Amino acid sequence: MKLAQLEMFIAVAEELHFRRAAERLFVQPSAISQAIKALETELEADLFVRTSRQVQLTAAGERLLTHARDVLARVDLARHDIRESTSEHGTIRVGVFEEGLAELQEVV
Amino acid sequence: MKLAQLEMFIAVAEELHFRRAAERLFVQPSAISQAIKALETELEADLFVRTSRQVQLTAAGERLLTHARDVLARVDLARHDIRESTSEHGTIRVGVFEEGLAELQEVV
DNA sequence: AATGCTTACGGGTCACGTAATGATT
DNA sequence: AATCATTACGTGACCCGTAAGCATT
Repeated sequence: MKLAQLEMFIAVAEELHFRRAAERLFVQPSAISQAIKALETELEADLFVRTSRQVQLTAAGERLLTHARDVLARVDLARHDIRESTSEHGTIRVGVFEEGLAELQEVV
Repeated sequence: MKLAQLEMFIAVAEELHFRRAAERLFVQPSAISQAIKALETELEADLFVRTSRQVQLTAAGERLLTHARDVLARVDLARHDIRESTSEHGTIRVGVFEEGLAELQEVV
């Protein structure tokens, strides 16, 4: 499992459309398809059911969506927290960390 | 930022030693060194101070350590949760998810 | 000299783009 | 025919191992 794969997964899960997900991430649909397939293979679980003209999440997919958003949000949180710890603004703020956590409470 | 990099970072942060971290992950020290360097470059922050015969975490490194453990723990949580959602054991358990969260409370 | 981290460099793997294929409307 | 996802295939990028370099004790 890789962060890039989770990012692609979220895009598809939100668009429910491979092509639009691809456009959103500025890659080709094949890249999305391959990434999702790799995820499904690794997790040994189907994440989407591709029917004719319709893409929808499976139960496993819905669970992963929650976790994937959680993981990426925390990665962002890490980035901001690091940036803050290295920026010498004189004042010591811990804001970003707590603000970020507030949005994550729903997951927990 | 990649999950593999975070894994390596945690190993070094816990061992405070590149060679031992490398052994722990069954790779060569150079791979660790390169990965950490890439992380530091991307985050624009030093994560370790390498003095003679001593490796120690910077303030940014300490922050990242917390976040990195958090992220990887939640990735594991996702894996277990998915596995559970696809396993037809008749009974519907939600155990793994909550058990996993219990250990993460400290972070929040 | 020995230990430890880093850098140079080469090779194998992997991710993505292009193009073709299959499926549905 | 058009749209959409997938598959086949080739190429460029990336990761890691080997080996050399540099610093410290």
